Amino acid sequence: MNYKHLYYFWHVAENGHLTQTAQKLHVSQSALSAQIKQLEEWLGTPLFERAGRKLVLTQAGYIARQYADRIFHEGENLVNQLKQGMDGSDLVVRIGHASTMSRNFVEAFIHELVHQQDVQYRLHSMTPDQLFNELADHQIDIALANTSVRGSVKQLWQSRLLARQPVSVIGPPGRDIEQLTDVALRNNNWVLPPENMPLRAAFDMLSAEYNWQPRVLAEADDMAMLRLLARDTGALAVIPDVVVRDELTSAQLKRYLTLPNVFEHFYAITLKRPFEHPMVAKLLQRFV
Amino acid sequence: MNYKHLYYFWHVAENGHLTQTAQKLHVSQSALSAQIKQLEEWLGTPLFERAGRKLVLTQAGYIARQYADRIFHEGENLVNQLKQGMDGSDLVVRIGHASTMSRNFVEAFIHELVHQQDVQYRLHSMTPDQLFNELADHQIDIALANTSVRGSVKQLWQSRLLARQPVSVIGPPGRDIEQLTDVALRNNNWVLPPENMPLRAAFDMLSAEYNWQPRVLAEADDMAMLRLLARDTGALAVIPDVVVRDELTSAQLKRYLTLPNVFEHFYAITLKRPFEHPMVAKLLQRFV
DNA sequence: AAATTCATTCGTTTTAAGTGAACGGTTGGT
DNA sequence: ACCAACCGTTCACTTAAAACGAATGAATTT
Repeated sequence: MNYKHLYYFWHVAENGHLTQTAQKLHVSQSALSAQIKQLEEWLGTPLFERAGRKLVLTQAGYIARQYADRIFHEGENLVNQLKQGMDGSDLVVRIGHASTMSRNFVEAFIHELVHQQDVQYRLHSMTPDQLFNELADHQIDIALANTSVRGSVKQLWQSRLLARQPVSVIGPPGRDIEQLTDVALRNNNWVLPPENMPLRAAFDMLSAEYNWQPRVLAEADDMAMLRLLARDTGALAVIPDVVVRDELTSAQLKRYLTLPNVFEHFYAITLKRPFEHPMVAKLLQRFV
Repeated sequence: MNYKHLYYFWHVAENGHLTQTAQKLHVSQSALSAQIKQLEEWLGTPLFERAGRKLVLTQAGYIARQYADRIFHEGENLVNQLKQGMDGSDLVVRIGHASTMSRNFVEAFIHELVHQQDVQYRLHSMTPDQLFNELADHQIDIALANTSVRGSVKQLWQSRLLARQPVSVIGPPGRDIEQLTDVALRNNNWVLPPENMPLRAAFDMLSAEYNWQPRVLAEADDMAMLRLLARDTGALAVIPDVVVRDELTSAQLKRYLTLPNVFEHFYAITLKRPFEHPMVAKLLQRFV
């Protein structure tokens, strides 16, 4: 995959004209044309339809542009973050959180940092394993996770329960579902939180464990929206029970399974240090 | 930003050893070393710390790797999706909606997507500011809001009026209310939108006309919240009908008066692009 | 202390990207 | 309807970037 080609394609898809784009990028038309053609050859699919002297995005082109949007947006963020402000004048709080965790919860947790002067915080998303590794390596000051500390060297770490919440598979009544192994699970559409959300990650792990993939009808990060989708699409949904409490009470929806081991336990884990990080201490004092 | 450099860096950061990575990527050590050095120069910050003959990620390097992870995963997904034929792949529509908006309306808007084959949609709830930011950043394809575009850079955005929903005085059944002059209006608690909303202004003008002031029990700008308050407080509420559609149908709530010439406006806002998203176009063509 | 491992540096070669002029179909104006 | 302007593609060629391999030197290992 040649990202230079993709970059060119992205710009052309952005403003529609090849010549204009060439000027903006300070390259010749011919170069652009050639590079995009190479990308198309490599992908094995045309990205533009040559309708007369106009370029029209193909279906593949639309998809490619969506990916390119995300890719180059990330790239811009990267340089923005690194090109400025790597100097350590501020107090830096480095927070690691399990990638399976609720961002909302993390945000609520760090909320008071937002209005703190002279404090920089860095959030790192990672697996539970990494979390412990980086804690041990002093790469992060505090870890937010949905699993507690297990194992032998417990005395090295300090773990605090911050909050908890249950999550279920919920859908219209009358489905033949009693276990995670039931075939009915596979034959359903699903309404899920997006992939950057904890519930989804947990659910994906479960379905992967039983060797199948959900047929995703819709994704939404908003709980009120999830509630409506669960109610009206006839699909199965993965949501915390409390979100559809009314529908469960009125039997509009039914809770089929409460996901095992997906209790949303939220822990804060720190390394036992002789001198604790001042901001970390402040963050945790609410939860003593 | 040279993505080839970043790609090399990513692989080296992945397994730690430069030589091994060089073999895996079928390039020489020297090439790798040079390319990474160029990346560091361009970013203005070292990504690796040369501790002896070991490479250790710096803080900047750690951040860079997280971005690289996302970037190249997206890239892999892109080729996976495009290389194996276009037939099975879903087209993704990313929809942002103001968190204060009626979920029923949003759902009605996307309703035909639900039964569309090969289309996935993602719904994101956010503030109006975020809405415009994410549009500008290509994070979403279309924004649904109850305010239009104002300000200078109007030509970048395309705003469409989707609907004008009537606004009513709605409350529990059994009240003796038929006109705006009825005394019963005065003797009730009220649930209202906040004063910065047009609905509220319109309502305030009406009540002022008849020389009384509502006894305000609660104010909320979020339609989902207003809906709950209207349903559960026993107060009268000023809300668009669509918000409590279900409760009106089930006679849990009753519409007493429809405010004359007062409407809640729903807009769809898109970025002006030369190539429009095909599903977005389809969604909007009903509202031309 | 010698051997080994591993990243860096340097001069050279190879490959990829870029250029500009020519080509040919499309569009829009009078 | 015709011609000029427009615009993307193609081709032969130039330039710049990336890759190579041997040499270097510092850090482990034995």
